[in-house]
Amino acid sequence: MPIELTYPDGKVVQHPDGVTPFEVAESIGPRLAKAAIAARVGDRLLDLTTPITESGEFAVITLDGDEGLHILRHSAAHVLAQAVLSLFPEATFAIGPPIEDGFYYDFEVDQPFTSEDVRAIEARMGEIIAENQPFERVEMSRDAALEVFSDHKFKVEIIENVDRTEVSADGAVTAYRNREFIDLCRGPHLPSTGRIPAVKLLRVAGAYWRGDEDREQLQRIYGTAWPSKKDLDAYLERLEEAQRRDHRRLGPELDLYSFPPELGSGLAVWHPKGGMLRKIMEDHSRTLHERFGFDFVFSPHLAKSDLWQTSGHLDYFAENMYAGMQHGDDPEYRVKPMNCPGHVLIYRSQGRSYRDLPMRLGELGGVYRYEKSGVVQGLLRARGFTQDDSHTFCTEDQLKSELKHHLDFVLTWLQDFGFTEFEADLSTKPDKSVGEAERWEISQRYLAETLEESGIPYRVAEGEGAFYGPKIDVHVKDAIGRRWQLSTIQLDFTLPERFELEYAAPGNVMERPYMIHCAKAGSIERFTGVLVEHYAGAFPMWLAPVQVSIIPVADRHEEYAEQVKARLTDAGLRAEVDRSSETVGDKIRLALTQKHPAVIVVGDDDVADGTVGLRLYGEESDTRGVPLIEATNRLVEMARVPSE
RNA sequence: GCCGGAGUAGCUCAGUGGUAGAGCGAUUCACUCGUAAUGAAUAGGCCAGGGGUUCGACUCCCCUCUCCGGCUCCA
Repeated sequence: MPIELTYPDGKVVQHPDGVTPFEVAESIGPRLAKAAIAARVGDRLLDLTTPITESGEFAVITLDGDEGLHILRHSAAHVLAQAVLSLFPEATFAIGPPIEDGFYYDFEVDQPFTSEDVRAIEARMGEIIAENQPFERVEMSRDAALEVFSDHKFKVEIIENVDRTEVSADGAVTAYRNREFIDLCRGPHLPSTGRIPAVKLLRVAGAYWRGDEDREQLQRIYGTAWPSKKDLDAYLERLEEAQRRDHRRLGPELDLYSFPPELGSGLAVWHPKGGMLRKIMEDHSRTLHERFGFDFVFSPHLAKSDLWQTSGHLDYFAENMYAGMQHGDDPEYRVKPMNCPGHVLIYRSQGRSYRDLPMRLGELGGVYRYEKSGVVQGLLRARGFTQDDSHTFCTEDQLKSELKHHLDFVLTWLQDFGFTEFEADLSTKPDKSVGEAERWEISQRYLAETLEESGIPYRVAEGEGAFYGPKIDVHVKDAIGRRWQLSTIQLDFTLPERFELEYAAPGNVMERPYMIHCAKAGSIERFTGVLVEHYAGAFPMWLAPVQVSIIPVADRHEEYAEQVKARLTDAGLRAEVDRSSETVGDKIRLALTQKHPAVIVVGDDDVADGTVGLRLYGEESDTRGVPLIEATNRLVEMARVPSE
């Protein structure tokens, strides 16, 4: 019986049963057949040599495109494992999937791989690729597979867990063989190893088997593979660009902040320029909170341990809270890891009526969390940080509009800082959680509706919610395409219960309010780190700690330079005069490396005419003889906050 | 916390079981200059910290701290 394939152009063609994708591709065109690495019929991905047995939409897969890259990288992972097993015969191999931008493979070995080992492995991979070994699909019974992989305990474990692994549903196991190497795999693969155009190993790292820290720790080798050498080079260049933007490097370089080891891991000091940047951000945070109807509150850095017991944090996060402290006969105190309980107590300080709601409380709250030593990462993951935190108490009727209000707030905040592309996660009930399932359901539905109506693309992150409620996390895309999780909007029906919060509803019945936790930046520290990397340190005018650098050509122009500075300062700009005895060229260079948005040079002509030479960051040269008033107005205009 | 790598001047990095090095930066002096580096001189080091091995340790071994790449975790 012939099979019918619908081609991408809509044409329906009948082929004899058992035709291979390669033959079909060839019938479309020899060129396409040459580029083809696999095919898709309906939802099924097929090797070029696997007979097609069902009708459906037929598409040829080439190296470019997500499916092609996926197959390329999966094949590269096999070659990696093959190379490792040939050089280290005693190694046991675990799994090796494709990942974003590359692939990895995990191994158990007696000795961790050294960088020389990795070089040797990469060279061996080159040989395997040069030999152009064909990949062959092998089907076998479970028992046969257990026999073939008996030396590899992780493979055995995979085969024994038939349902959720690379094993087909009917009990047969598929594997791919090339030369002496065979690996469990669902496929498809490239036709042969020689079809891998560009591959490179990147690093070795430890990783737990099945991601479980109670299981074996394996050696993971990361690599990357691309359709061409050019693509590979572009990717490596992207990695270097990310490194150049690293906030841990740019921060100290731009004199924003530093991490003195004497202070302790994960703790930063903010230098005057970083302090200014931070002040601007915090001022803007306050401005927006006020605009969106929040009241400001303050809560102390310490609270009795009992409070954290009541809130549930001690039950869920004791390991991440700093140890309790005791003084004399006083009860034990803890440093706060969160601001919520403080705000809850403010709510509870008097009887509340439905007329008081929604009650929105905001605080730039400093918190401390004991992060495990291995996870601290500059400002992105610190042990002491400041949340631009808020808690809104409202009725269930208000939830919908409040959630929208919060999302609007978050987006305004993010847009002000130059982010334009957003994605969201809707995180649902985790395994370790409190509260009735029904409440979770209702809350998740509200959050989903809010996201639907916003039009922001989102995915559901199953089980990723907070222990007290589901949440929306907003991710932004930065200037070089990386995604960062920043803002969070969390729905909470648990703390109100634990603290027995109430309000008098109409008719004087007591009701329990809902609570919305929201952080716009997340943490000021983390947000700063992301901003530094987003802008590569070249902040827009309104954020730049020094907006204008004024350079007198010679000593005799310093007085005029000071007048210019006074003028700019009066107009609300942040300017500084470079009085060093360097050449003009050197001072320009310094201003540019410090990424000041504007440079003003003043010389004889300017003193005589009341003008300045103005050069903006990113411009190749200056504009001479700009009247001071005009320059000032222009700079003031540039320094405006986007949403104001 | 786990697996690996690293720590030499403020920064970027050479160096070796036997007297600690460069460039940039800093300071001082001279230069007074129109858009990415003017010149000279000087200072700057418990070679991350603590133990050991050794006649002798920056170098070899052990512990601690801090950082980097991952894993796990992230209210």
